[in-house]
Amino acid sequence: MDVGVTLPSLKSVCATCSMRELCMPIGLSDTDLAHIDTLVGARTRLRKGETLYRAGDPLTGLFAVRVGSLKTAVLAEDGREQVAGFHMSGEIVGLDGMGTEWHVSHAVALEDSEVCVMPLERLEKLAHDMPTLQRNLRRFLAREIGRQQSVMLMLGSMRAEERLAAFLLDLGARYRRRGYSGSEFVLRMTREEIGSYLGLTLETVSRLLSRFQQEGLIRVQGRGVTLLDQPALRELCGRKA
Amino acid sequence: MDVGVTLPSLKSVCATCSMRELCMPIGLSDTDLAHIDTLVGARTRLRKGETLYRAGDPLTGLFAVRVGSLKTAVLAEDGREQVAGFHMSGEIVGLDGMGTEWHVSHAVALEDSEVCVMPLERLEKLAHDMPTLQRNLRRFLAREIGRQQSVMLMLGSMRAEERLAAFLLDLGARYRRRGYSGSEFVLRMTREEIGSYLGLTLETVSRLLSRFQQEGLIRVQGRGVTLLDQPALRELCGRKA
DNA sequence: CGACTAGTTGAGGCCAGTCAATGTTGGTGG
DNA sequence: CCACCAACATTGACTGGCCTCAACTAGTCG
Repeated sequence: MDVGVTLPSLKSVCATCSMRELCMPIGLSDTDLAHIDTLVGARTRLRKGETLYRAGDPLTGLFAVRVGSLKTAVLAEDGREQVAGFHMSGEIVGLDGMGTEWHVSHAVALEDSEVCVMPLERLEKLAHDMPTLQRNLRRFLAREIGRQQSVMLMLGSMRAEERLAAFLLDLGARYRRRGYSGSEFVLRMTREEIGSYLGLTLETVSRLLSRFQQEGLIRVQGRGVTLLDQPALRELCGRKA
Repeated sequence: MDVGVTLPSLKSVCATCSMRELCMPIGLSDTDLAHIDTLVGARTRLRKGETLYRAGDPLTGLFAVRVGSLKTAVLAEDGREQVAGFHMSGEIVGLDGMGTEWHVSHAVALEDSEVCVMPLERLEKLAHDMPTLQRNLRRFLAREIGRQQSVMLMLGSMRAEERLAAFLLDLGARYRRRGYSGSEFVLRMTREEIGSYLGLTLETVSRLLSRFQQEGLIRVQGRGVTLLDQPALRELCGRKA
């Protein structure tokens, strides 16, 4: 990848970043973009398995995923981990801490990844003079709320096969939005993490993937997945009345 | 209640509102409060069962619950309803729409209630000149994220009895924060709504309430609930490793 | 009082969890 | 390059928790 180490390229990171429209969906003028660039403090690389922040850490800023993917998860008191979300390039992580000044979840890289760090104090200052950024910020928070609401819907009222179908379709849609194939992709997470996210056990996830394959809905080869019959998958997770 | 119809009292609604610290947790100066008052457009009364907004409605503003309580819920395509939250006095509803300009959930009064309306355009204008409000606004969104994350944890990894215990304790804590008893209160919602929120059926909720009573953890009399043994309830929903 | 909604309780079945054995993959070091 | 190991994944047998269906009761409101 073009992971710039040269200073010149760093100077206009955002303006040339292919993930720009995802990070900052509302149109920014060129001068705005120049300002945004001053926001991004540094880019951090994470190796697979490395932790970006932990629950309890003070919130120092937000992070934009530039390359790779992360999971965020919360811990119950007894140590059980519940995956709260998977985050790919162009998405913002760290929002969970903005209510309390500390993070309530932790974020771990699922593969070698790179994130842009946006320190909080710069964010606040910049947001004050820049209504557009302000609006974007709120939009992120609100979008996160919407996302979580659909997860709650899923966990609360869907059966296992419906959840998995919805999960696969969602992943596909997100890859498509990034210019990748929406029907053929590689799972970056383990069966256990998928299960945790969906409120299922890893065995159930594995069994269902096998069954979906047998039924001709998908093809699975380890972590590689091909969605063969998306209408049927949609049918599966949609109406059942 | 002192539901003011006189204009003078309306002029300084927020300054005297007992729910102030809940609505606006970050200290506001007196002049700030005066400004906030200009924010609150009107107070609306809702009879039990009345709808405050529906999914698809354009987002016109936020609502602060002043008296009573509401539920918010989302609809699946097939018409199933999933309760997303219960909201009591001092809480803000309507945040769900801020990502998209339209509401994604609907809000219904569980009892006769009263909400303060905060029109969006005033909110935006005021927030621009008032960093404190700005921060409060973000804080609400972020707090909502945190709340939903714990619901996800609950739905994803707790068993039925754990969920119900957590639910009862949460309700108690919220009543206590409002100056009511935290161990003796009235459920404002039906068993079915509780079940929908917890991802259970109404029968399971009913059975569990009976069982909790048999075990001496609570006392139930229709919608009246007394928490008799909170430590045990906490034990129930906490560690099980 | 009848009609309706909300709630309780029971019987039975199924979906998904648990436990366990085996297979597969990828990384590491000799 | 291969052997080895650990983590990840698959599959089967069994169990049990929760859902479904159903009957019955308790309030509530015209």
